[in-house]
Amino acid sequence: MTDIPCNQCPLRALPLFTLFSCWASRFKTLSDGRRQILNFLLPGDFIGVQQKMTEASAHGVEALSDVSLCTFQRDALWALHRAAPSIGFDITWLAAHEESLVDDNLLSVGRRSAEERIATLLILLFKRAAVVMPQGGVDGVPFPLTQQHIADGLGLSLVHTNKTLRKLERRGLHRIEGGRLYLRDTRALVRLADLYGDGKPSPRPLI
Amino acid sequence: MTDIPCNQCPLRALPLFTLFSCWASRFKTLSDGRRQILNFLLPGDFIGVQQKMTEASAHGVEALSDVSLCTFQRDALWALHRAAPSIGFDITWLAAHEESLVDDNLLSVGRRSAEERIATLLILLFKRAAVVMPQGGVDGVPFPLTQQHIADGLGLSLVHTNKTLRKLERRGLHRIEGGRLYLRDTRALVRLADLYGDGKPSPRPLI
DNA sequence: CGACAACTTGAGACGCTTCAAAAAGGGTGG
DNA sequence: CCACCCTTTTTGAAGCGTCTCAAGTTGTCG
Repeated sequence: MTDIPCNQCPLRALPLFTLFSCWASRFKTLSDGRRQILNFLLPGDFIGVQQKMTEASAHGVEALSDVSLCTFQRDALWALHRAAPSIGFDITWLAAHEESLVDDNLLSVGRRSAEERIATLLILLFKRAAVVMPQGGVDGVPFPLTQQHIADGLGLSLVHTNKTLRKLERRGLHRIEGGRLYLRDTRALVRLADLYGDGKPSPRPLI
Repeated sequence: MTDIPCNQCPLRALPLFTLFSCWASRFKTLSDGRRQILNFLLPGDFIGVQQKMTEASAHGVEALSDVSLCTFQRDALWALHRAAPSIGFDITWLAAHEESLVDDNLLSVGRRSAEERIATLLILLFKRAAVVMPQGGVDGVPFPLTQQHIADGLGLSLVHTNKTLRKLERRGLHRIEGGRLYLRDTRALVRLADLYGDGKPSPRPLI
């Protein structure tokens, strides 16, 4: 792991703050070892405002392999907001964006079956990973997650994750091989994930 | 429901942006009606940056009873960041805080049993509700949630929620009556929730 | 070639879900 | 004040999805 001072981070629209050379995950654990991955971070992603980071060791970030990243202090964050409001605005936006990832995952974990959760995760990760790929992922995208990561991300047991993964693979929906993920029947995956059909207006719309 | 222009919102350290006269919830639904409440909003809470609000009706906010609130546009948000960086900073902080609520809930839904989830929710909601109470909730706190709300918040079925709730109540851990929540054996509830014991440092600490 | 991590598979147990239906509240109009 | 309706709560019973336990296989790296 390499730690790069903020002022040296070279990247993208918002170079100052974050990024990896590889994947990582935010997670929480219970005292008996049960572990829940909150969301995955891909190269180029923003590490959320980790204010609660130090509060307890309950909340962590784990690298799935070597990463390089930038960290910043709360004070520095405030200074930045004052000095460069537009970047501060971007940070707010990015924080909100990260939350939306967690929101999506909570919907999965709370209300989708194992098959549906896995289909959802594969599609979403593929999409994110394909963005930085040359041809949009025609020959798959890099996929460094172990089945244990997937299980912890979806609130499933390792065993059941494996069986479900194999079932979908045997049905020809996807393939994971050599550290790469291939979607072979995107339509079926999307159908399983119910990614479009979201709906139902709020009974009492507020906004 | 009353809609108050932002510049008139009277409240707290950060009067401009949010708040209710009552409770509400953020949720998502699947096309077949399955519903997951992401987090609950209590009086005084901030409504997150609802950028994705309009993206699809998949994401909603429901009032549990009449509420009054402030809304703001994305542009207004940007203008605010520029004009008042300190408030912009607070917004970032609040957005991150709301995310931490969702994180906590995701840990519950993904890795806690039904009993543990309910214990966790009761304690956390009680704490939040007690803050604004005169005596810190010695005679309970207002509790407008139905069991369906609790079920949707915890990723459980209504039936199982009811049975678990009754089991805990019969064991003397809590009481819900007349729209109020009373914690009767906080210690036992905390033990169930594993709220302190969080632990386990990251295998590969990043920060 | 030995060691360790990741993956795979089978089998039994249990927690939670679904279905079904009744009881208890809460509000409204006659 | 009662009759009615609709929402919320409660309880029983059966089914199944997921978990745990157990062990074997495959892959990787030194």
